[in-house]
Amino acid sequence: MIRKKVKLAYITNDSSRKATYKKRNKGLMKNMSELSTLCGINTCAIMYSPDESQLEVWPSPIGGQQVLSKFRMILEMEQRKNMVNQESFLSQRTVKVVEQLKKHCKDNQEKEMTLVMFNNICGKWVIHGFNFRDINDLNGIIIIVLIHGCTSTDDDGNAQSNAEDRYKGYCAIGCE
Amino acid sequence: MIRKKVKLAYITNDSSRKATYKKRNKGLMKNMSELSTLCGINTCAIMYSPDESQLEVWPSPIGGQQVLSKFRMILEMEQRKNMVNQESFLSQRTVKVVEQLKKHCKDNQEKEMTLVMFNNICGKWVIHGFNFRDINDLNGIIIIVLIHGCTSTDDDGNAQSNAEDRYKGYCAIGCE
DNA sequence: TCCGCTATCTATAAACA
DNA sequence: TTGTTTATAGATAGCGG
Repeated sequence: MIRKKVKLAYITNDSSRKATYKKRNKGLMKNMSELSTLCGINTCAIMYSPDESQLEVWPSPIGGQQVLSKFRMILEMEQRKNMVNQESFLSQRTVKVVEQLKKHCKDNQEKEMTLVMFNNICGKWVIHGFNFRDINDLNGIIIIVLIHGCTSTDDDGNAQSNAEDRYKGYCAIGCE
Repeated sequence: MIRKKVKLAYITNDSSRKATYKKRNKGLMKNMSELSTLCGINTCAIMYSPDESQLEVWPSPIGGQQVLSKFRMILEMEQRKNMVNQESFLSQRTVKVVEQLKKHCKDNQEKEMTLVMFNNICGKWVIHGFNFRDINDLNGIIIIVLIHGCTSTDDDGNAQSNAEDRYKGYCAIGCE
């Protein structure tokens, strides 16, 4: 039996594409699992298949989630030092929201908290390249905030004065 | 030449483990790439290797980032409806921070913004199982906020009254 | 460390039940 | 559709340079 070499192109036939997806997906998960075991690393795969119409997350598969299922993304990360400033990256409306939040802060502690939270929105890393399939479901901006040292409140639950230092773990993700 | 079957266990020898990592990683990326092409899906891999001491993101590799490189995670997602409430999942200190933020909001618009931002922190989805390797660099909580419809401010940059509706895309990630 | 090499093992395309 | 088989393409462990 002679089997011709696989042509690396989108499989137009629905059933064979799905079959291929299942087979290769299984193989991929196995490979990731083995890589984890052999090399002592953690791996995580995220894939979106229009056919399955749900987002798959490995190692922990999730159920069909209506919002996330429409979420299709290409992740691209780069160091923050490559970004000139917040305005050069975030959309004008994002800046507006941030400015608005600043304006709303009158109280010192509010100011501290909010400024720390949102001024540093571009704190260390910027991840861009998010691509939403259904802009009606998930448009706008994604902000990922890594709150570093969130225990740093005093016994009354008030923020301590050196919060800036403790919140330097921030991370922001923006998308257009 | 007889080659014995690979034992599926952590490779203790440093150089051979690294070699294996490189080879298998390459193969994995190729497989993901082919799966993308053949089945018309988007894939994204995140892996952390202690040896490389940097987080790798495919398809867009990132440079050695000091914070994220120490970040090692296992992702587990589940639908929010499986979570009883915020308190059952988020740590006490998270709740404290959220409460604190609420307390700090006196102004109505502040209240609106902040409540919408943080009250709904467990809005739709909860992702847990994050595992930080270096707790000194990245401990605490991760909150991912999907700001849905962030254009919804009036011409003066003030939040409109029905902000709750427009911010329902929130997503929170918490970890202990 | 980073190539090549290649014997061997694994994944999987195609066909059929 | 799902499962099984089988030939082949492809991946890779171990080694040498």
